[in-house]
Amino acid sequence: MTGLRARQKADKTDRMLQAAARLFRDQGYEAAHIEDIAAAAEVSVGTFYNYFGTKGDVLLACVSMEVEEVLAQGDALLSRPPHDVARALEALVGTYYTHSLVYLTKEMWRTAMALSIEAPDSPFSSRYTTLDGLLCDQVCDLIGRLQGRGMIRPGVNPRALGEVVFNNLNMMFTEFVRDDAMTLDTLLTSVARQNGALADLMAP
Amino acid sequence: MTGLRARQKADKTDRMLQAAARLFRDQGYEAAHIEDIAAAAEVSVGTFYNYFGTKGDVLLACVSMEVEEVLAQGDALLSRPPHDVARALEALVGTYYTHSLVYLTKEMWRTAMALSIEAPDSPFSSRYTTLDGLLCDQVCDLIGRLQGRGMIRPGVNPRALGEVVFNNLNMMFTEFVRDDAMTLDTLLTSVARQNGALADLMAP
DNA sequence: CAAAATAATGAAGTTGGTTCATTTTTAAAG
DNA sequence: CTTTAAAAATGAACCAACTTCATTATTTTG
Repeated sequence: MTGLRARQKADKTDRMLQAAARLFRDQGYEAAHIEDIAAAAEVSVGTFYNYFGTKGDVLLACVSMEVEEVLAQGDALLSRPPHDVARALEALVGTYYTHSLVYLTKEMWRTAMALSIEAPDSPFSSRYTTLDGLLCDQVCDLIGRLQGRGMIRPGVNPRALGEVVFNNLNMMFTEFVRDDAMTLDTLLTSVARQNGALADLMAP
Repeated sequence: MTGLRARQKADKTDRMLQAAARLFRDQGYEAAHIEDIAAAAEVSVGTFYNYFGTKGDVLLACVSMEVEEVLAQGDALLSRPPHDVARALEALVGTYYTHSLVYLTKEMWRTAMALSIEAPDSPFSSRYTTLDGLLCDQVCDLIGRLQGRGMIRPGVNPRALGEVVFNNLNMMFTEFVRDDAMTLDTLLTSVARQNGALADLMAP
């Protein structure tokens, strides 16, 4: 059985994370003050800083949760992808985009992206980069598998193409979160068109 | 002949822009205080704010100058592109990347990118988005011309492929500026590999 | 039970971008 | 040339929320 301290620690971490996620979502990142988050989690401001080094670190924790679920969903799809290149890509991309907005708002994504670009050497950024890398690997993996099933020409380099597909969907997602008026449907349609063009080229 | 005021105004704008560019480059964006920039340009802090709404706006002005030159260089290349898809893309991308670092440092790019993501509705961001759009159009244009010369299959959609190529090179540039240790050569090699894979697929 | 280690607290500090009431300069009018 | 009005320049003061850290409280250990 875990000690009292360990349990209290886990409990507090969870309370702060939940409170931060809720306040970030409801009031926006800027408007959600550390004081509010700490109060909602029933801890002091000082305690908050004993657990999270900066305000940005809680946001990263939120992003990490989200992306880890996205990765799991992607893995589930990888084992039985649709038997059509365009549809397979569409399914994976749809999974990514849809599940990226469960806990996070566009504004939270924007803030996280801005923080990760501004301070590339922070732990925040490193984690962010790692997660992006895993997503990219997953896309490459999918293309490799489709090729293994004969759905893609043998001459195609799965890694190079996977990187291109991932970078494109990543950039399109960035455009999406930058534009509050843009709907998920518009995003999906645009990327489907782009991936459709690539799928045509990759077909045997 | 222009009036006294107009000349003084243009002169001051130029001095402030040059001072900002130099200080951003030499000391970094954060360390270059408005007070320093104003002093170097021999104007008061208040005057600075009469010309530029925020510190970020001067940075945008620097970015705009840079990107406009990049666009011009790209245009020059568009009129006589190499007679090989991979080489044509490589030439355009090389132009973009090389000329993007004439006035701006990686840190300045990071800051500009972060600002444009954080506040997508600001004039800063709008301008940034417009410039990105023009670069994207240029890539699409190149692919269309290559197709017109029979160097690319007629079935290929130049717009869709152009967007993918641009988004990829944009994302790769973002990775480049995020990593201070990454050299321009490494970036060029990586993108050449990706574009090479695409070029193979697009060939007739 | 005593002593050491670990964790919680919250009031005070900090900082440089930004504002704006005032002064100065230029342009226009008579 | 004088007066009046408009435009531009000035810089001291403001500001606000993130973060720190000396102190207090709690848990663990011997």
